[in-house]
Amino acid sequence: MQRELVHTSIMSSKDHPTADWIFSDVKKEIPKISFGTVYRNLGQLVEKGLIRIIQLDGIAHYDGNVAPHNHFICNECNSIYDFELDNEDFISQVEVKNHHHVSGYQLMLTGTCNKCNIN
Amino acid sequence: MQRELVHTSIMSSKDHPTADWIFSDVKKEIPKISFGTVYRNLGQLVEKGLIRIIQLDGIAHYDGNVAPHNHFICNECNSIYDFELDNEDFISQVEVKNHHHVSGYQLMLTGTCNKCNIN
DNA sequence: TATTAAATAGGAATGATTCCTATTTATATA
DNA sequence: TATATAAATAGGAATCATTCCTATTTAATA
Ligand SMILES: [Mn+2]
Ligand SMILES: [Mn+2]
Ligand SMILES: [Zn+2]
Ligand SMILES: [Zn+2]
Repeated sequence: MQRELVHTSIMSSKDHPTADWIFSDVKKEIPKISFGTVYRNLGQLVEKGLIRIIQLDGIAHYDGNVAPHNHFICNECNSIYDFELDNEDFISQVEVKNHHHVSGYQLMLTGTCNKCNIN
Repeated sequence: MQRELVHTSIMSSKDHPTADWIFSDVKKEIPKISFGTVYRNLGQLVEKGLIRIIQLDGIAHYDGNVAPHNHFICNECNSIYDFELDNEDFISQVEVKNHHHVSGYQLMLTGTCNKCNIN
């Protein structure tokens, strides 16, 4: 069952890896794994809610942290950082003002990360 | 200069169109326009800051509204709605707590839009 | 008008992702 | 255990949005 390995690969990376990265990583353990298998298992893990997918510039990154949280992308090193917000009252703002029903959200901040702005 | 037409197509659509939609739309005026031309001009318009690009599920949508605003995507009809927030204090929250420098953000809410939830 | 630069059409190339299929492996059942 | 059934897999072909390339056309400039 290589789905386990795909899953643990994501969990251990702690870094929102791409399918390509995961493929290379799992390949170390199982040299004859194929891309088809990686993508199929990624899809199943997403379905089961064990991981979530983050589209970024048209390529998919995977996140083992399924708890609601947000992402900060550094313009310089392209790292993806997690962060959380104290309040999520912007949701109720939108529900009240626009009359949409909000079931989820994705907030992506960009800028310069704390590693890169030590100039 | 077909860049004008590509631009006005986006502006008139008011609906965050894809490259494919824009291609079809401009084709009505200039039947022999090519995809290469559409993409090249879209890239130039983005560079000039006249439009902005919104990646959604791996395909690019274009937005003629370059003023900072956010997007709500309906899970049912897949429409993309604009909305604005009163305060953007979540930016300072992140700057204070995570010590990143924020230069931009993209908030995407999903749910059921006010058209679709009239049940 | 002659030169140079920008724009274009058309299609090939790319790259991530999905799809397909024959084969292998696990699971259930008699 | 032997057999039937279902799930998983490798490998590669197909897809599809986007980018790249090139010869040709059009605009701008001296
Ligand atoms: Mn994350
Ligand atoms: Mn918009
Ligand atoms: Zn950085
Ligand atoms: Zn809707």
